[in-house]
Formats: sequence, structure tokens, C-alpha cells
Amino acid sequence: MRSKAHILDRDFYERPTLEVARELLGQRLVRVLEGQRLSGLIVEVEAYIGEEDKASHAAVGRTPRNEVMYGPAGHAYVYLIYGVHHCLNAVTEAEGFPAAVLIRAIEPREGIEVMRAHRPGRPDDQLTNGPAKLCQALAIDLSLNGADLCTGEVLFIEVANARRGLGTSDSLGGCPASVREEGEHVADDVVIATPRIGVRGDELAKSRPWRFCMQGNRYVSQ
DNA sequence: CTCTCGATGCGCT
DNA sequence: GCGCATCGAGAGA
Repeated sequence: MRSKAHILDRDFYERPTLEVARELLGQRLVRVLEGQRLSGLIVEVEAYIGEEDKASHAAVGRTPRNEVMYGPAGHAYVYLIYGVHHCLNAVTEAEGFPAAVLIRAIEPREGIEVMRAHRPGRPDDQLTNGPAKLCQALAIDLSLNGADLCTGEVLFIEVANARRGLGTSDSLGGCPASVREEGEHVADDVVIATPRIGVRGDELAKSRPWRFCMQGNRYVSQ
């Protein structure tokens, strides 16, 4: 049996966003759909921090759309982009300060058959290798905007070793053997920090190395 | 393989 | 009206 002790709690999210983003790598994103667990290991994230971050939705100040980013840490901020796609963030830092971590890619672990059904015709390494793709694979939409990630119900993040024994043979696929043991802290030497993908903002926003991904992992977005 | 472009809803000016 | 923290189809090489 799994215990809620494995679920990342509010204290985890209520910290500096760059720390949270970095530490989310290797953790397990879990979506419970019709009683079934769909999950994957987080392999790519981006941090969006405060109103001064011109790439953030909060750069325009508090609005109905970005309201959740201003709320308490540990909630899901889900938004619709280009009228078609959804993206998932985890809200961080203190209530009143708008910040979040965008989950950009995961490596499927549980319920891959359901993910394939949600993304027909796609090879397995393209089921969840992008922020909108993973939302489609896990059936995450606006109905989950504001959902509490700390209650362990429909959407949450677990420490990656919460299911020891699940099979680690292709864990964190494509990464050096030294970090392939699921549940170990992801070592700094396999994490790459780069500028964020597809952001507008100003030059500072475009240049900040606030994207973190697993070096060489085949589920990272292109 | 690379590049271009359309989809499609809505928040914000 | 404008433009977006994206994706996938289609064209060309």
C-alpha cells in the first residue's frame, strides 16, 4: 500500500521556486482517473517567479486568470493556451506572491495504456514530452485549475521512490547509470539548466536559466 | 530531416 | 481586436 506520507506536502511547495523546480525533477506526477493511477517521473520543468518575471502570466498583475498563482502553494494552476492546449503548473512560495513551476515533460510509469488511448497514433516517447501533451495524456484540463496537490486525491506529486520495486530497468531512460536507481536524488551532473522555451517577455526573461531538465532523457520536449 | 502555418478560446488592452 | 509558457499536419529537400 502507498501512504500519503509519500505525497509532497505544502511545505515542499512553499519555498523558493527555483529550489522547488529543481527538486521536482525525478518525482512522480500522479493523476487518478476513474480510480486508476496514471503517473510519470518529472523530467523537465520551468520556473515562473513573481510579477517582475516578464515571461510569467503574473507579469500583468493579478487577474481572474492567474488568480491561482497568487494563492497558497501546493495548488495546480492549469491554463488554456492557443485555445486548444492545457498546461499544468504547481504553485509555489508564500500566498500573495505569484510563482509556479510549469511541468513540461514526464516519463510514463503507470497507466501508459490509458495515455496511449488519450494520444492515439503517437509513439510512446511522444505521449508526454511536452506540457500540453502530458496534460492530454493524463486528462488534465481546466476543471483541475486550483486543485489542491497536497490532499492525494485526483492530482498530486509523490516522492519517486514511493513505489519501490515497480521496475527500474528503464528508469529515467537515457540517463547515465549513476542516476538510474529510482528514488535517488537526481544528481546535479545530470541536470541541465537552460533558458525557458517559447517565452515572450523581455531579454532578461528570455535569458534566465529557469528551465531544468534531465540530460539526455528521451522524454524531454524537443 | 526542417520549416511554416493553422487551429481555436479567451484573457486582457 | 490582439496575441498567447503549443502541437501536429503538410510541404519541400
